[in-house]
Amino acid sequence: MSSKSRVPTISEIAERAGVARSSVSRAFTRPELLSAKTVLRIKRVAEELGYVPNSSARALSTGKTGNIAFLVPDVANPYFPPMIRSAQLAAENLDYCVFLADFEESGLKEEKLIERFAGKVEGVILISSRMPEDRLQGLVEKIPIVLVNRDVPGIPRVLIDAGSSLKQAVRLLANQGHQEIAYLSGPSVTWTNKQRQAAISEMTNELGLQLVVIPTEKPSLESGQAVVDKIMSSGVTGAIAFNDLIAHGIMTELSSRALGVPDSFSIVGCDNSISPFTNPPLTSVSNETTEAGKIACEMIMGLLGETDSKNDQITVLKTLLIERETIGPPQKKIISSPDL
Amino acid sequence: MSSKSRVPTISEIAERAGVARSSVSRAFTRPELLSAKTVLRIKRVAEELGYVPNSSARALSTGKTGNIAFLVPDVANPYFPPMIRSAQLAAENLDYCVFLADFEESGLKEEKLIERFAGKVEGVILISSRMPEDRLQGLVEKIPIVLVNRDVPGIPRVLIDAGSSLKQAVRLLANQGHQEIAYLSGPSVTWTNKQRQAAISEMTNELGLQLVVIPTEKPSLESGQAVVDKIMSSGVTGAIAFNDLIAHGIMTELSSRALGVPDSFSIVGCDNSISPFTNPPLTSVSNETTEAGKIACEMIMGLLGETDSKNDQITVLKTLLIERETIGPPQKKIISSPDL
DNA sequence: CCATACCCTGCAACCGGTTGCATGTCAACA
DNA sequence: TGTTGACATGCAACCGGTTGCAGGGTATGG
Repeated sequence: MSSKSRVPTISEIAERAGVARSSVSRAFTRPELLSAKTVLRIKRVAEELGYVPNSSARALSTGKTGNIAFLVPDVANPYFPPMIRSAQLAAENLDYCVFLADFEESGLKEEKLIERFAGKVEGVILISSRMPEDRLQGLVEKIPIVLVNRDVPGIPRVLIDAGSSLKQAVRLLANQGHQEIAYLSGPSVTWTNKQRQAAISEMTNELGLQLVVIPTEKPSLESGQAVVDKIMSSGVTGAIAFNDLIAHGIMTELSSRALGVPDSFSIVGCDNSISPFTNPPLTSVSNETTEAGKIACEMIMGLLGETDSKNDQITVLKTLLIERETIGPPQKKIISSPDL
Repeated sequence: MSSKSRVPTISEIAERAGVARSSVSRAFTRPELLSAKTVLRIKRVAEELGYVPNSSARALSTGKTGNIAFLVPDVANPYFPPMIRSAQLAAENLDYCVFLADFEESGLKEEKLIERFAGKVEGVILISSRMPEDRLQGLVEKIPIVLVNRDVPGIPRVLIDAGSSLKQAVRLLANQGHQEIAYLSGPSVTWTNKQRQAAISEMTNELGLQLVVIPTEKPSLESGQAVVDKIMSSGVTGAIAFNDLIAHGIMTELSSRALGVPDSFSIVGCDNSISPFTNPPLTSVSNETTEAGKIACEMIMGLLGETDSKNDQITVLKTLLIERETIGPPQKKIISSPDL
């Protein structure tokens, strides 16, 4: 219905400007091959007629779509948006457009999405991929892939290493006198969770603390709330959560039971996503998700030959423990004497 | 370097299957035109060779890219992700892929992005557009557009009407005895802000309250914190913020000055984005952003003839005031007696 | 003044599908 | 048995750019 004034093609521009189609094409892609005068004339005509190059046609003949795909497990998780944003910005600077898709924490859906995007993009950035390693290995033969927070040999990847910060958090808890702490684990298949759990476990061993691992259903607020009973019955006096959402869910639930943080219970989050917002402000691990997104994008561009970065690269990003107000001495101390 | 096993084309499939290229094409797009036997054979060969139709080529000849663009002012604002997600899901169901871009609250950037996407998508969904009305009017001639939270005649749009809920919030504050309240306004050019401010203003007039409008720099936590001085010096006893982020920034800052909410100050947020997370939980206006995203997507599909929905439609979504714990009686009452 | 080279531009094939039209085949019906 | 038509498939043009190659024009040097 709406008129949708058809955009002109190079042929029409060519005719109006009295040149060959190829000259019009070159005026836009390789103007240095034409005389300045001709370029100017063509561009004037093009402007006048509202010419916009048809990107499908261009993609067809060049084989380059100028698109990449960015797949995340859950767009609504506040951990991801900053990463999405920085990646998109970086892509934009190189004139790339980015498809975004949410694979809903499912490796199967992830794979389906990749398949759907396969013909439309030049490369894919996978965040916290849930796909089995062998599938990833197979995929990488077909299309350039960059992983974030997933460690698969042979595939370029950027890893956010929260390990040292989490160890520091354990130490902090220990210093306050905690003897038994819990780790509220995240999605079990993810590299992120494995890595975080391993770091915490290592440190509790080293310091002689008891560690109880309590799984959560999803890295969400609700799952945090739902797991409080288990925490209470486990007898721990403090906990480190897979992410801020879970940590905050716990805080909320504790608060509704009239249990204060950190007076009754100490808690540490991870990701620094909503931790500045909570009350009291949640001690959490800040990770450079913004940087990660940017780097992932640069890596993909490297693979596509857009930039000169090296290929089978692995970048590890450091994190920082941000101490706020959710760690205190344990409510019921068993052995150690308090530090102050 | 990486082998990137080239995908076969219809020509190769055709040759191997002993049919014409057109038959291969039809086997995938209009199989009912071929005998079942032929279709089967072609599909077998295609499968075998790992054929994937080249979407650029397809887009070129059909004129349909199977893509839409989704533009938001700020991906990292927690208001948008749920909307992004639902829109993307809806698009996916109709085999569309969605580009996401962040125009950073800038109408200029917004326009540039649309231009860039123009050739790659069949339609654009604009969230809280900052573009001047006449530019939008011009644009809509070139490409199907659907607006969310922007009211431009002639362009299909979905509006989230927080008006009645905000009026209810004003009434609530009045009932508690507040005489002077502030509205912390959002981006002044947005429909959302105008509409919210108008509703509040109307109601304060009706109830005979004093309304002070205090602008904020951005709808962010930081801007909320920054504006507390102005609030204090304005003498109001309660405030309604353009969104939860601003409201929470204020709460944080008040808290750091040892001023409790709602004891010292009453506050209402909007969007219900982070309000369940705050402490105390923020009274806020819930709006169906998820629904909005889905509807916007359906509208675009309607414009593209994918579904049978009507065109120049306008959908208004209702909101709900969610009363939590940030409204109380004013600290220093001037006239009215408290209700209880 | 002629030869050489360079610069600019055009020609035409090609990218990989889609689709209107023509052709051929075979069954059904008179 | 001849005619009609439905069905299946092939042919070839087309979508709108890109690009290798060739050719014409002009400037430059001998």
